[in-house]
Amino acid sequence: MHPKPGLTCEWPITNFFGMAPTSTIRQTAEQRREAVLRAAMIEFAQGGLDGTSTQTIAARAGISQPYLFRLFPNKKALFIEAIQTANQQIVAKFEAAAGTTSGQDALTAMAVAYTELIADRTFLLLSLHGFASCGDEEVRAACRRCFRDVWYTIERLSGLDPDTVRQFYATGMLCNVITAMQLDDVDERWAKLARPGDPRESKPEGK
Amino acid sequence: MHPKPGLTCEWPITNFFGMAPTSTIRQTAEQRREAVLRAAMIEFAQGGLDGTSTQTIAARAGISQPYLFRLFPNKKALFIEAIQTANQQIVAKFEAAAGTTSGQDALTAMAVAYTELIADRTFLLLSLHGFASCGDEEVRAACRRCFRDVWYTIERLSGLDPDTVRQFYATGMLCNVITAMQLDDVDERWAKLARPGDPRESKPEGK
DNA sequence: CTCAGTTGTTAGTGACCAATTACTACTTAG
DNA sequence: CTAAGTAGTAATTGGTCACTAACAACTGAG
Repeated sequence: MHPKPGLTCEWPITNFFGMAPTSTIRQTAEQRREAVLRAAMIEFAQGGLDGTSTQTIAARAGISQPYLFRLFPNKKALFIEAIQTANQQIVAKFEAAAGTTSGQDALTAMAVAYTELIADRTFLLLSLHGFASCGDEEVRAACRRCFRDVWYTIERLSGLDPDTVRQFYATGMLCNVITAMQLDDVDERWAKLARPGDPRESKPEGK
Repeated sequence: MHPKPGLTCEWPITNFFGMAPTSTIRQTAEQRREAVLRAAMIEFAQGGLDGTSTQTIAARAGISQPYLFRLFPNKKALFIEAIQTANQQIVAKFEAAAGTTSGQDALTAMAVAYTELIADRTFLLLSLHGFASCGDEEVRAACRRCFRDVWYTIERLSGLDPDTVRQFYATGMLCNVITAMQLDDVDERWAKLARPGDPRESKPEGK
């Protein structure tokens, strides 16, 4: 059942519960927490909050399902931490990409960074599932914080006006759904047109 | 339990199963189907595919949960039909709004129509949940069809170039997440800036 | 009136799932 | 060596959920 062998040892020594003993390889709770968080990001990105079981996440992280609840208070808290972590990485990537540039140059650099994020899919799908689960109050609050942080990051790094920032953000949201629908696998006219072109050869304003 | 009384009658006549007899008010299966579809659109818009139970939908539609499965083969099929129906209504609203106009006028008319759709929330959230559930193959196929139909509708009605259509669509996606996060309840600078202004007083290109 | 078709229900099934309990195995400080 | 603390698991629990089975009430044609 466990997808990550080598963690539980093979010899079937039976103890009180008749269970196989754990391997001698132990990690700190902090290491496990990070492993669970990584696993959660991948799994939640695919199935969302309600469509992903804690068992699935625990299995990917290589721990038992109950231990997950020692590391995180509940499933929703893990979900929220996952989307926040993903968001922080997006912000960090934007800052690294923009560097010391500003204005349209910074915007283009961030657009390039975003297309690199798309390659992973995890980040975009995760934020999409965050928005979709905004029916929940705590998730909604977290999504608002994430949105705000990204907004101010774009604004601060580029120094451009709200209309431009909004348009940039909107394009990002379009990228989200294009990624979700896997439109790069669709070889039809509308699908190709919907995908934004390479940001490095785009025109700043209008045609 | 049933939120819609009046459908089951009160007198406790016990039959074979000890069940209360049904009311004399009967509807055609087609009427029930439409009621279920309406209920499904509302509930799925809030909770999404995995976050909504068939019991919840059936209760809103005023029928028993098992009867739902006589009207629809399974939950996913109902979900797909819900998002497709919502999409058709969006397309229809665009066509009605554009009327005989074209170009930027048509685009503005559709933008106004879209802001009216936002008032309901159901349509936007439903399409958002559709995208979020694109991990499923059938849902993904349905979302692609919906996206394509809307794309071609915008293109056909406006007659404008792909870049403009894409930007229009992207703004729509931004509206989706703004709606999901209920940003109109947030009285902060970033939240106000993120919301697109009234489309009737917008500038076609650039500043 | 009768019977076939339609509308609708209650009851149940098997699977799954988040979270808890109760325990075991390992590690380290004194 | 020992005791306290930490890492980890198996078993269970109470609940929900999608879907099925079995059955009954209503309706309309002949």
